[in-house]
Amino acid sequence: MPKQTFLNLPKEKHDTILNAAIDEFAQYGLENASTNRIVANSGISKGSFYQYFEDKLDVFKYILTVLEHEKIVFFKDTHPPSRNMDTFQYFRWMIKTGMEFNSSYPRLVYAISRVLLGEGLYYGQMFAENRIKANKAFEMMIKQAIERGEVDPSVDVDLAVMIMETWSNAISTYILNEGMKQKDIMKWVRSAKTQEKIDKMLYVMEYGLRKTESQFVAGI
Amino acid sequence: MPKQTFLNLPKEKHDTILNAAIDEFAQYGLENASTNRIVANSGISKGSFYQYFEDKLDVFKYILTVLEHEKIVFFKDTHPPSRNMDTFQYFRWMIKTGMEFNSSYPRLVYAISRVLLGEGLYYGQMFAENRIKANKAFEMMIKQAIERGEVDPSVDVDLAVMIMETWSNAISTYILNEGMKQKDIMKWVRSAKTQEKIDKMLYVMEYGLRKTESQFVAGI
DNA sequence: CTATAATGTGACCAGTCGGTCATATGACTT
DNA sequence: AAGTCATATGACCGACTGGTCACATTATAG
Repeated sequence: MPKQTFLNLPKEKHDTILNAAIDEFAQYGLENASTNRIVANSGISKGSFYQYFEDKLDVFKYILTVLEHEKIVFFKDTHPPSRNMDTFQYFRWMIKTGMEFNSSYPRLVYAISRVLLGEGLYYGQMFAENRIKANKAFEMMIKQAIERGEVDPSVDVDLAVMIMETWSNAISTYILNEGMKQKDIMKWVRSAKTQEKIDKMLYVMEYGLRKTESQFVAGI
Repeated sequence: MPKQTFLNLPKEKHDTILNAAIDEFAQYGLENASTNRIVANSGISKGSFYQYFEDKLDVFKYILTVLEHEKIVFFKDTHPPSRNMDTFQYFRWMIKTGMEFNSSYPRLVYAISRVLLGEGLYYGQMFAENRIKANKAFEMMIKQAIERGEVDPSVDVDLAVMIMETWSNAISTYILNEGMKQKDIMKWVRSAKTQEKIDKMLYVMEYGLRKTESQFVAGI
């Protein structure tokens, strides 16, 4: 956390420094953010910076708490439209309120995302080619599936492609994160438990989370 | 692309260098990867490195093509179990073959993911706290929803939480990437088109991609 | 007005970075 | 043996890094 010295600063100076830091993180991420540049852009000296903060990680952590605080305030001020919503309606409200929040603080949110999502955001163009290729394949699959009557035609193609990509990435990331912890990743991937997990994920992609009439009937 | 000099190298040396680079990217990502360390760890001189490659981006691009090449070979050698699969079965096969591939080349895949997913992988612990808090909320929502008979009880709670998190992140990322391109992000977020897009995403989360009997009946 | 404490400053440190280049090596040709 | 040419080397460069510290400035108190 920042030292008291920083918190005592007049609001204007406080904000100038914080904004310079936010811009720096947004542009360079955490590791490559330069304290020298932050200092230069906020018009304070190097020494002051280290009087205010432990180091740049300290600054970033502070920015995180600012975000968290703003978010809590924002959600507290925004009441759900109705008291009697089911879970899906409530989730939808949460998502949409989150969107409103994000677009109210785009720079702040972007800076933090830049750190979390990392260089990928920047070098994204490099892989755009591969992504486009993969998505072309998905597109063909979906079109064919709609023709065959397998996929709900009210879902448009672009959206379906995005969904397949999302699932594909989510599963890859899951496998990577969990798998790297295992001694024998190959054995783990092939284990009944892991396979079952994947099956369930894909099942939800197919049929969704909601309990429907047909599930009662079919007894799935 | 690497210069011919590099491609002429005896396989052993070629692999040593590439492995050192893969390890470096896996540990430090793209921007913070150090050519000095790669050179030291692969036992070649600084000069040689620049005789082999333009720069470190060149190395990374080469590693990408290696991955792509290996993947193509892997998929070509793995035939689908059956010719008559529907789209969902085929997608499932693709995902599982992809998993097999990833666990066959974990270091290679991890290094590339480290670059794409970025520092977040490393500093992940910092945000673990926030994530856990958010997921606790999701967990309660899901449990309640199952009690109410809104969510399919055959989907277990952990999985449902992961799914909500995935959707939540996917939508945030989408809004962030698309939204930052707009002049007036607030206006864009509130536009009917954007809202409809989100509605459709959440609809699919609820009901899945597959066309079901009930959809025919309900005429959705 | 003086003394004390708090805050602000930037030259400076040791270290790392990506990248260059004059020189050395060694295999192959004449 | 002499000459040629691709390859290999590491000292060296300027730029930048995060971080320190002796000193300057300002605010507060007696």
